[in-house]
Amino acid sequence: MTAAPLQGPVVPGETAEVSGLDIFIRKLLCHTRLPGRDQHQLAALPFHLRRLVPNEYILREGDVAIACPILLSGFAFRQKHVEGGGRQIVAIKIPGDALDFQSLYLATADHSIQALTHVELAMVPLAALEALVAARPHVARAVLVDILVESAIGREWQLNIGRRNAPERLAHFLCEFDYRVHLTMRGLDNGYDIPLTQEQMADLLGLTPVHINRTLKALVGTGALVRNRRRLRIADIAALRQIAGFSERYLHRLDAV
Amino acid sequence: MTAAPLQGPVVPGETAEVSGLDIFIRKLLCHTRLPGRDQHQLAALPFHLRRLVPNEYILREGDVAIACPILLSGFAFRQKHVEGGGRQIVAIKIPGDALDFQSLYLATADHSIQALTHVELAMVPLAALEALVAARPHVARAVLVDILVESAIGREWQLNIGRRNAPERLAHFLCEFDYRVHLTMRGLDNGYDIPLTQEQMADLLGLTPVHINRTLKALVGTGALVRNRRRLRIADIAALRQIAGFSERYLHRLDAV
DNA sequence: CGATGTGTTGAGCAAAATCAATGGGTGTGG
DNA sequence: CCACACCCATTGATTTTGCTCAACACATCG
Repeated sequence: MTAAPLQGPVVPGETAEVSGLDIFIRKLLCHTRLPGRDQHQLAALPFHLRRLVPNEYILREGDVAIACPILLSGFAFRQKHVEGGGRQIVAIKIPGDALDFQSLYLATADHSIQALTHVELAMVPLAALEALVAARPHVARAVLVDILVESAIGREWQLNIGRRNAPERLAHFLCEFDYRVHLTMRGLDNGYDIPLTQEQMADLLGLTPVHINRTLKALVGTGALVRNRRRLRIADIAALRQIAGFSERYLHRLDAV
Repeated sequence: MTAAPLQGPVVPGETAEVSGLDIFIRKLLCHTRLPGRDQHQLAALPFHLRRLVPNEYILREGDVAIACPILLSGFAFRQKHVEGGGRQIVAIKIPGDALDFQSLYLATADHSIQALTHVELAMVPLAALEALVAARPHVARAVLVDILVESAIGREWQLNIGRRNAPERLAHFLCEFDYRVHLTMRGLDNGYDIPLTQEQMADLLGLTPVHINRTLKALVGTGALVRNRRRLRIADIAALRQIAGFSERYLHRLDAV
């Protein structure tokens, strides 16, 4: 039950006490207003901590879950496979994200979830979460909104993969990642490294690693990105948004109160 | 308040009385078990009928909805645009589908919904639906499961667009369409025409109309599809599934009771 | 210090896009 | 009823984007 590693100043407005699930609550508050009482109840959810190394499975297609994993630190992703061995990363998850609300309502998983980096998970027993959702309509709504926002992101990815060329596609993904990361994570003022290998970006964007490599080089050439060693950073988010035609509307952030 | 045009024998097991919303309830029952009482309450939802011609908008990006449209007959789709004018169809909706549960929980639409064919909609006032969802946990769950299944379909489309080549992609879409259509629609024993133009299929699959045309020709060559005049039909669903590597797991159909 | 995973680069290739022209149906209005 | 317009489908020629294959470099880590 140790605390999440990324604690920072609490969000403005009414907030829960700091707890291990603090970042999770902060994430929910980006999309939903939650009375303080509901926040406290969320913060009081029981969980046990689980640490995983990169590529470890959090859930496998066909599994029946008994706990809802919440990402306290590190990154994770959802993926699906085709017969021929190809895979598609269909979502990327960021600290504060719940990884599997779906198992509250559907019997088996239709995709796998894996750790992208080293990861800390709060494993919340499904029964506890179910009870809270049943008792607290605002919490139920927060869960639903979270599910809907993830859906909206998925639709944007469909557009991205289906209709944008490689540089736009990559730029768009990075814009979204940057936006979402800044929603919940603290201590990013000195920048941060994109935690994906080129192969992972390829599987995420429907491209090949070789082509990602060349596209990255082109984006570095425009000054939108910088690389040193194997580290990749966003250098000019405005330029990147320009290239991508990025608009954050689909992320449904709640207007600041 | 006329009845839906596609009534057939009621589903086995406990079912609601036949009503205008019958097909909608049948659809929900494909994914969720619903006590008879809840079915009756759903059937009793107020609505008014709306008829649209092809390409008419049902909802525009940025709109604030006041009613939840339910598709009684005909087909509709969700779409998103990129700057350059390209569009991506991100979902196709089939008779019985609710078109906009999202507006129950999110302020504005992040995509548009349009009629694909001539369409009959049951417009259910949001307030009535909200009241029912609040009063009946089973109905709330049915709505949630419906949202989750649509999400799962979206993920499969990401995989489809990102990782399959043109023939597989087209075949996969047709398999899914066929599967879903048979879930709720009746009177399909003599086959049916795919209600999409080649341009629409292109916008759905991230391809160009010209390439769809050539890919269709190839699939007709294998015998999986047949065309006469401008009509397109599935001739050999098994062959099509084979080509696509189709598995219906992601559609989360409830096991027959 | 070697093994492994990741990134880099080049050459050639394939899938799909683009450009452009044509034709057939359908619906409408004269 | 015919002429016209429009939408959709079709086809060919050409170009482009991104893929494949292959080799090599560089870090990191045991």
